[in-house]
Amino acid sequence: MDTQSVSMRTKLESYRASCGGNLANCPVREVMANLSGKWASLLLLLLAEQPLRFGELRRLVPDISQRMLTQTLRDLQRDGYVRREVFPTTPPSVEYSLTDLGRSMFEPLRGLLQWAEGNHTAVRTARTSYDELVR
Amino acid sequence: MDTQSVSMRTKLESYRASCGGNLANCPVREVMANLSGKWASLLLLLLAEQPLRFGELRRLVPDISQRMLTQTLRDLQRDGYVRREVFPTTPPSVEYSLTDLGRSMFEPLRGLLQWAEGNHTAVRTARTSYDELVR
DNA sequence: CGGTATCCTCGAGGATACTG
DNA sequence: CAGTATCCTCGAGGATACCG
Repeated sequence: MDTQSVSMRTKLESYRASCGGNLANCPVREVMANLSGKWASLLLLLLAEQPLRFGELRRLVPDISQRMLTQTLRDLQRDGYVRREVFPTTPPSVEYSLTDLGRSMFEPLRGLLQWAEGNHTAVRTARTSYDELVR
Repeated sequence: MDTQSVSMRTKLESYRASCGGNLANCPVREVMANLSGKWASLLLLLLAEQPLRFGELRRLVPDISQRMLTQTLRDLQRDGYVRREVFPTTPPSVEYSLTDLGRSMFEPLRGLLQWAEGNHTAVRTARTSYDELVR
């Protein structure tokens, strides 16, 4: 076994250790669950760019329902990624922005999004070639 | 605007450009969708450690149903992340392993998983403190 | 061993209407 | 403007049984 596979194994065993030996009921899975929704990563991406108001987010993501925008933002706020600030204007305006925790988490998430941005054609290609084989 | 925010804005505008101007129907979202399932990232994590057979994965992830294991593996294979090899033993054995594309994608994904591993307590804390406020 | 096939549940997510 | 409240749909995911 070379040094590379040793270091990889080490990392993963530490991850498995954090799951209490078995992978069911793992805290990492709990965290990932809330980032795995249809809208979470997209909203985080936009908020990483700049703070945005509710209506601005709505316009930027035209196909999100008002209900899911509210709910996803609330979940992100609950997990500590997003801060919600109400300004007593008339009518009231509400601004959403990333917290420090959110910014910290978005760093690796951005890496994944950038991979997706750079490699989605390869994925598409694999997908169609697989579909042709199975037909 | 300092140089940092300039570089950030640049990256994000390139992402938005890859979505054809609007964020609906975005290829990045399409890629992310398949990584966002309940089991995908966990299986990728295990396969990044070493190739594994169907039954081994089942034992490692005790709470996955046979149906979802089959289906998630097929989806990952379809997107080009996972290779499936059948060995003509009796009874037949099937080994799953990461492709080059899968390994490439798992690099940033590992970053996110490691963040989750290192910060799940902070998330938990945020969650309970939020729940106490709302009650 | 490594799957399909079937049936079922439940919750994510959508549509629409209403409100402080 | 920024939400709730309601109702509804649909598909992810589970349980069980069968199969090459």
